[in-house]
Amino acid sequence: MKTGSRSRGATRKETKEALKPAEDRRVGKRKAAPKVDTRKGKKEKKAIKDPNKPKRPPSAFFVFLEEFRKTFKKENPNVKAVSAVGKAGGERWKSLSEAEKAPYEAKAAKRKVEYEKLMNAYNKKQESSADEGDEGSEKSASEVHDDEESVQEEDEEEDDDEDDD
DNA sequence: TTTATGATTGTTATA
DNA sequence: TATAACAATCATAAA
Repeated sequence: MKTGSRSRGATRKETKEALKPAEDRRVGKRKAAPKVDTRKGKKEKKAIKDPNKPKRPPSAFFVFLEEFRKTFKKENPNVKAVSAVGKAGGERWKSLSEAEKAPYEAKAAKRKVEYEKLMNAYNKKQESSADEGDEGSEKSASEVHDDEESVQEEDEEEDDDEDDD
């Protein structure tokens, strides 16, 4: 199978994914030759500058992957390679119809809303933090009043009537 | 011991 | 507009 299906940096729209050299699949290299230093804080592994910064919401594909991983691991308990699940998940994802991906996209959309909310609180924190300059100043934390835990599934209704493929 | 890597696609963000 | 980076995962390899 073609491993280098598509690199997230080449408008994976429908660009010929076939002409993707192996070097293009440096997907995992999020820290390899960073062009711009604006978002240097890739993972809070080394450069933990903003531990409070909310991570980007999982895409519909990632939401699907979370569930797919469980199934995949269940049927393939011997396979522990992340790449295996990724490949299988990728093929499976494309195999799904829009109606099938609908619930995943809906979930992803919800995640995005929460992400924006977290970003809002995060931005506020940045302002207050910038003033004090001390990371220990959480006095304004109460002002933010961002209850992430409050963000629970309030509605789970899904119209399964849409079954047109 | 600790951190990066690999592989998938989607989404976000910046230049 | 377009490209680059990052989101989860987990065993393994390397420093």
